[in-house]
Amino acid sequence: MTDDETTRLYFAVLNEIGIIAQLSRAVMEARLPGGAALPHFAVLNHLVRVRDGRTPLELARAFQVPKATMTHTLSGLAARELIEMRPNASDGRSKEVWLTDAGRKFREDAIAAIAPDVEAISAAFTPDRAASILPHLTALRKVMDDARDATKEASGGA
Amino acid sequence: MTDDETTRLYFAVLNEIGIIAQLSRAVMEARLPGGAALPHFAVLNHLVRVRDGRTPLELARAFQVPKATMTHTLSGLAARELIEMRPNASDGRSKEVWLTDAGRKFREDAIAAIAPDVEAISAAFTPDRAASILPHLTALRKVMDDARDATKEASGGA
DNA sequence: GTTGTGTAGTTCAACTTCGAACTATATAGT
DNA sequence: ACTATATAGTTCGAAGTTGAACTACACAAC
Repeated sequence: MTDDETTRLYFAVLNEIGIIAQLSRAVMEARLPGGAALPHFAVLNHLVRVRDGRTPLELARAFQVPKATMTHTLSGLAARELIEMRPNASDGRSKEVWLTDAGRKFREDAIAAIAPDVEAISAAFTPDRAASILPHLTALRKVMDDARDATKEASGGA
Repeated sequence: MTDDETTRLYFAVLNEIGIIAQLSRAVMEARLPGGAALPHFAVLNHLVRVRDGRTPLELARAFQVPKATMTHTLSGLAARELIEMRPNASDGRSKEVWLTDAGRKFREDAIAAIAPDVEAISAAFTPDRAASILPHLTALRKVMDDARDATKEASGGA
C-alpha cells in the first residue's frame, strides 16, 4: 500500500466515524426529553454506571473534553435539577457531582425512549458485529488520545 | 445476551465513536492552517476527490449535515477564497461550488501537515485493522442514517 | 398564464464547544 | 510562616451547529 492509499484509508475511517457520531447525536437528541443534549445524557449515564460523587475534572477526563466544556454541561444539568453539586470535603478547590432522584429517573426514561432505535439498529447491524469492532474502536481511541497529547507538546503546550 | 446488555453494547460502541470523532477533530484542527475547522478541510477534500462543481445541497447530503450547516461552512470557505460560488446554469435556485487554486493548495498543504499524525496513528493502529473495520463502519453509518429518517417520520417530520 | 406545491439556499436565534485568562485552594521548598 | 508553583473550577469571547422561518425559483395542473 502506498503512503497515499494509507492516508486515504485513515481519512475514510475517520470520516465514517465522524458521520456516525453526528447521526447518533441527532437520533438520541430527537428522543431525549426537554431538549436535553447528548452530553447531558452521557454524563448522567456515566454517573449511574461508575457511581456518582465524581469530580467535574474526572468527568472531563472520562469524556475527553476540556474542563470548560464540562463546566457548561454540568451547569445545564444542575439547572434542570438532574444533578447536585456538593463541596468536596477532602479538597476545597474541588466539587462532587451527585445524581438527584429526578436525574436517575431522567436517565431511565431516556433509555426507554431510545430503546426502539437501538432495536432498529441491532436488527440491521447485529450485536456480533458491534462486539467485533468494539475492541478495535477502543484501541483506536487510545491511540488518538496519545496522538493528541503528542500534538499538544509539538506545538508548545505543557 | 439480554436486552440490557445489548443496549449497553451499542452505547459503548457509539460512545467510543463519539470520543474518536472529537479527538480526530482536535488533532486535525491543531494542524490546519489559519484556524480552519475540520468541516472546511473535509469539504475541500471531497471537492478534489469527487470533482468540484457540486451544489451545496449535494455536499450537505454527502456529509449528512443540515443545509444550514453547509451554508455556514461554505460561506467560511468562500470568505477565505478557497472556493468560489457560481450560479447554476441549469437551475436558477441552485449554485455550484468550485475550488480556487488557493483551495487546492490549502488541501495539499493540510494533508502534508497532517501526515505525521497519520503516521503516528498507523504505527499503533495498523492499516490492516483500519481496513478491517471500515466496511463495518460504513454499514453502521447506513443503518444509522435509516434510523434517523425513521425517527423523523415517527415524530411528525415529512 | 395563473395557481399550488415542492425544492435550493439564506437568515436568525438558541445552544454547544473550547482556548485563554482568571480566582481560589493546595502543596512543596526554604 | 512565606513564597512559588501546581491544580480545580469558572468566566468570557469567538466560532461551529442546527431547527424554524423565510425568499426565490421550478414545475405540474388546470
